[in-house]
Amino acid sequence: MFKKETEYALRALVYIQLQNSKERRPGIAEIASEIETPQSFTAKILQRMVKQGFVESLKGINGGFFFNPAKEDLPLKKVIVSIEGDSLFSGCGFGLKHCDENNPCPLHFSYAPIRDAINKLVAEETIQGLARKYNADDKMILNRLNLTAHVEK
Amino acid sequence: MFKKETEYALRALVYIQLQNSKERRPGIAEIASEIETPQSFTAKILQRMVKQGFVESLKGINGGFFFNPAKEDLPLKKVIVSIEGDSLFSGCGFGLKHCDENNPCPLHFSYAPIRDAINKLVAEETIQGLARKYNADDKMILNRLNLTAHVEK
DNA sequence: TTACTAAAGGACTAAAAGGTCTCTTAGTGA
DNA sequence: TCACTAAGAGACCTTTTAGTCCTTTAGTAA
Repeated sequence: MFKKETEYALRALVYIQLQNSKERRPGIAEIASEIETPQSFTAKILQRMVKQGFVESLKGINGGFFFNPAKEDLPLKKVIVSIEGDSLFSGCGFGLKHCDENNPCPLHFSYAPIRDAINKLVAEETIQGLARKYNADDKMILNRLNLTAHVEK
Repeated sequence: MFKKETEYALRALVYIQLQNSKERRPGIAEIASEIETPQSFTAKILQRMVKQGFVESLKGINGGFFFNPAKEDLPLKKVIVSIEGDSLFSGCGFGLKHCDENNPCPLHFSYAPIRDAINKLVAEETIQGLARKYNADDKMILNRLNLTAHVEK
């Protein structure tokens, strides 16, 4: 459904928020190892997230990535659109041409509610919201996002 | 949402069925030009569709592509899965790991109904069904699938 | 003020998707 | 049976996505 880059970005950001809520600022090495993604690629992706202003970073010892708590929660959609563009949310899901509300293709009215549901989900759900859901059940963290460190071993 | 290959396959097959219903067997050149796809690539894709047994072909003069009317209608899902695999219908839409009904990730229960809706749509809708919808309004054909030949000009 | 740490930047490589080209195979009709 | 037509096959090229590696920049702390 999404590119690897998008997937890794979402997982990394949720991990960062999760650690922030424990007063930690994780670095690239830790993030990549915990969410099981290639380290250099993850570094590049997080660089982009910082440039977009979605997350912040500090260099040097005790550096790492963190969310500015003064900012609003970050909707998944912002991350997704910054990487993939909004074709998933605007175009016809079946790639037919000249398809919109006024000139619908035969699949349009069947697909529109699906697209709207996807849109609603990613527009309303946030990185911080997902992190809270993980926090609600710490064991869930272990099994779902491969976040195995700092808990058991 | 889908690969170009899938998109072109669906468009080509609908066009073939549409012409079949007019007692015609379109060839590659016509198909590619009508649905506005690259000709060689479309040829390769249709070759694969024939190999899969989804559609049939005849060489030589008066050759072209056609559906065996004795066969059951072809669900979009069969075409999609043959090209993309079933990751869209089975995996977690957000690429999180170890996510299933028993071990849901925090997005699972929000995404599951969306995935099910996509699944239902492509499992129930068929190439022949879409062609019938196009036939129901010939002008729609012109505007939606770029099928401009054999009608006006 | 140097040594260390960690992110930023950018050039590079690998793999997959998207697409082209040319030759071969198989039907059809004079 | 030859000329023509149209699909099949496969090698090849291009672009995008995925990923690596190495150097630079910027903080921190002795």
